[in-house]
Amino acid sequence: MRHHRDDVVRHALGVLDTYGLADLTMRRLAGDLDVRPSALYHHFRDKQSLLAAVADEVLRRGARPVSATAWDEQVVEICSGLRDALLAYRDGAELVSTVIAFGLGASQPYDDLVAALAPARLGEDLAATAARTLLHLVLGHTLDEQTHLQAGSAGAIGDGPRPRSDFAAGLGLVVDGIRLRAATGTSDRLDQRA
Amino acid sequence: MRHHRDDVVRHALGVLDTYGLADLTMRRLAGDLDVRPSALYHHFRDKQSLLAAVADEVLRRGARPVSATAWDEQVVEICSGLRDALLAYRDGAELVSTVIAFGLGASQPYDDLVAALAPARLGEDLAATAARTLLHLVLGHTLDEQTHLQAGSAGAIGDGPRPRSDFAAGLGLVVDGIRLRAATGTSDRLDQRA
DNA sequence: ACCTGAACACCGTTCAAGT
DNA sequence: ACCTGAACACCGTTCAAGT
Repeated sequence: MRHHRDDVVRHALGVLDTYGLADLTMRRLAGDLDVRPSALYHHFRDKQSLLAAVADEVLRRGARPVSATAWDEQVVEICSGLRDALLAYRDGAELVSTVIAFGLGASQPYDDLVAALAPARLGEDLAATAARTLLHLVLGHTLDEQTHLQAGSAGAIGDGPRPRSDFAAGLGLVVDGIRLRAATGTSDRLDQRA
Repeated sequence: MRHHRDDVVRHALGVLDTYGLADLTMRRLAGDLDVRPSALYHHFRDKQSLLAAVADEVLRRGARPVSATAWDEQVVEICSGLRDALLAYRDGAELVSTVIAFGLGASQPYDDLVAALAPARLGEDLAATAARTLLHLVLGHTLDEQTHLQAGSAGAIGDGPRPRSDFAAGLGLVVDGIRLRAATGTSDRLDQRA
């Protein structure tokens, strides 16, 4: 049976969610599509490109319109939405982190954050720094959360059952730091406390 | 020739720095030690444990005493020191991030941060959140920096030559956010601006 | 455009046995 | 305590050739 690119991505997402990122191999995916492994290289240059496409699909499916009007509320919405998108698929955070780290795709959240931060008038450099800082927080936190949530597995050192969800608290910390530098304060409250 | 555990870790560090994390395989390391791969399993339960030991060694070698007295300056010192330690070995950030994500070892920086944050009297939960937020920032930022610094390689999307170093700026953002919640403000300045 | 067949050059891990 | 020999069950990728 013949497939095209989108079929492959859809099946890859299925394999990811069922078996995890470690078992999302070209050979297993090919088997799932009832095709020889080499056939996948007609659709993707290499495994990295395939993973980038899968990461983009995870983000696309998790995308939601931003409703808030104040820039700081928009930032919180984007970050929370990103976290939800990552948690929606097994190993979603690890996948997207990897793809971002290697610099292919998954750049939508960064662009969204830069756009949302524009009204804060931080200047180009600081806005980029703030966006990356937020991204690192969300990816790092969600990776932790997802790993220790799925696992409980190996003899992990020094991790009790992660406090419920300190996501909002950590995010509030960073947003407050940004707010202090904003030329236009759309909100004087220092909310998002734990 | 016979080795013990520390020899193996030392050689692994050499392989890491010379060939990178992707080429730090059990087989290559064994070859470097002039030993059969199976011999490594006398010293380490599996590859993850070996990587954890290597990560700990990277951190141990990069460790420096904290000189500052104010908690916020200590935090900046710890974070900067961690970044330096990660940058000292090829793929250091990726290695330590992986080991931390999987929950084995490399917990010293977290413990140091929690200890440094104690005088801020944030409460146990918020201190833990702040420490993790700082850790995510340092690991994420340094991973970006190291990847795009070493590479320039593949057809990366949307990454110009990362702005010089916005590490201090990003760190200042988070430290300010923490300072707003500190019961004991040891410093009223909002420094660390870009 | 999409796939097969066959190969190349690798992996991590186990386990009985040796010294 | 530290290692060998030999195997098991895998990997990603290339490339000529088929339809």
